[in-house]
Amino acid sequence: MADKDTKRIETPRPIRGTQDMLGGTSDSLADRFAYVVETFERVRKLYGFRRIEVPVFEQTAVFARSLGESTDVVSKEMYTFEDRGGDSVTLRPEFTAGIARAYITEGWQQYAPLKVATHGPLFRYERPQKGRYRQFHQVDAEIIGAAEPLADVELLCFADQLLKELGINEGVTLTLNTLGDAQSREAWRQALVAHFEAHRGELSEDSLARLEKNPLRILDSKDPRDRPIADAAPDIDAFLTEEARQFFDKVTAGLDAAGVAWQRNARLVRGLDYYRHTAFEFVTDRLGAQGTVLGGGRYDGLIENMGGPATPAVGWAAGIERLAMLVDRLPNAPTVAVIADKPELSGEANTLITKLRAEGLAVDVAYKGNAKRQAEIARKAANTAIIYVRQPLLEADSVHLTFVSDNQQANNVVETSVARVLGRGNSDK
RNA sequence: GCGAUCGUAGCUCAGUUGGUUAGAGCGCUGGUUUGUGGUACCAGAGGUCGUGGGUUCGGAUCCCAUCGGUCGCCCCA
Repeated sequence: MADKDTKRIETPRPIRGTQDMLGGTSDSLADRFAYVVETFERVRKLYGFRRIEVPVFEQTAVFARSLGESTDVVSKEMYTFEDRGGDSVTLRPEFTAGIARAYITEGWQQYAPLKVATHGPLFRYERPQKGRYRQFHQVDAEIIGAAEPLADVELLCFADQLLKELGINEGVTLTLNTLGDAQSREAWRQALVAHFEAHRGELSEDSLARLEKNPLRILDSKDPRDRPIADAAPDIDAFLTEEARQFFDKVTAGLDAAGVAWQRNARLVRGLDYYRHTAFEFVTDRLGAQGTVLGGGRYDGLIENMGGPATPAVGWAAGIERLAMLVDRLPNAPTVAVIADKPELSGEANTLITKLRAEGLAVDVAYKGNAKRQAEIARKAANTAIIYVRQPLLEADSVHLTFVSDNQQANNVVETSVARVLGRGNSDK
């Protein structure tokens, strides 16, 4: 008795927080994802942002330095490891630090003010939840070497237009705040600490910890116990220097002139010290706890922190997955299935398929099954139309074109393409 | 790191006072019938009921642990 010792081969599981995406269905994330990137690339050119590519991993120091004293983030949230040479390297958790490094080491200062854009994967060691993954993807735009509020305005117009062109501007609002210059910010910070110290007893445990590590973060606490104290905290407005106030006024005036809707959110803050002036987030309530769709701000202190010359800069990034989740109508190009009525006609069908594709029409082709079966499948695959090849192409009545969709526009595209390929009068539809 | 919730066929899911060989739809494989073109019919394959313990005569079902998914907290560059 042959004992079938079926050794069970265990397939490795995907790593937590990574995802596999399959395109081709009407609601597939892969197709939405591609649509977001295509739209970003198109709009980015309208604003004159240069395409750049930067490495997916860097020396750990690149990110450790940019993140500064955020020790929790550095020690617990980054994918850091030693390479075979013993150097500490880190998978990029953000774009900005790597771009700032490149700006310095590649001598891009000569192009200042420099407008750049990129997109790609980023890595953070976090518990996954809705719209949060360990490998995730962002589109990113930065303006480096421009201290003018007009740079902030153009950057925000870019973001606003991107969301509009993606068709997701409804239900997404731009929230805006200023963190002032270094002087304003420090004065505000001290006032906040004083305020929170005075209400120590009413704060949540989490916020008591924040009071030590990152007091600004109490402002956007979700704990209902913190809200009354956070809401009663002083705004930055009273602490703004004249210059900082004017800067913010110019940004908001620029947005108004461009017709970009915005809302002041005096509770919007950034944890890192190099952020100055403008801070903004496009937020929605359609993504559960992950409300931020696109966020950014001015980071005039960063490049100097990394050993470069004092360089003003402003930028934003947006999660492609989150944008993709919000997209609900994908433009779909028409496709046509070509079916040979009889096996002998498959050569003729192939000739036609090649010509149609050369003409720019997407063609779906089945490898097996009889004509009837292929027709069933072609319909289920949501093709715009089906072309039956009935006779050799040179004969009259050689093909029969029938429409599956009721999308008149798509049907017209197909009809003209087919007519062009066959020559007029050859389609008897 | 913490909490809630879920885990049955390739996919979406049924399946409770614990009781014979665990089901459906879709998909897949094969066949029949059609045959100028949208919903046909028949059959078949496919399941360690996440995994490991425990209670019981008996566990997909109850208990514990563990792994994994989802959502939330923390964090959010």
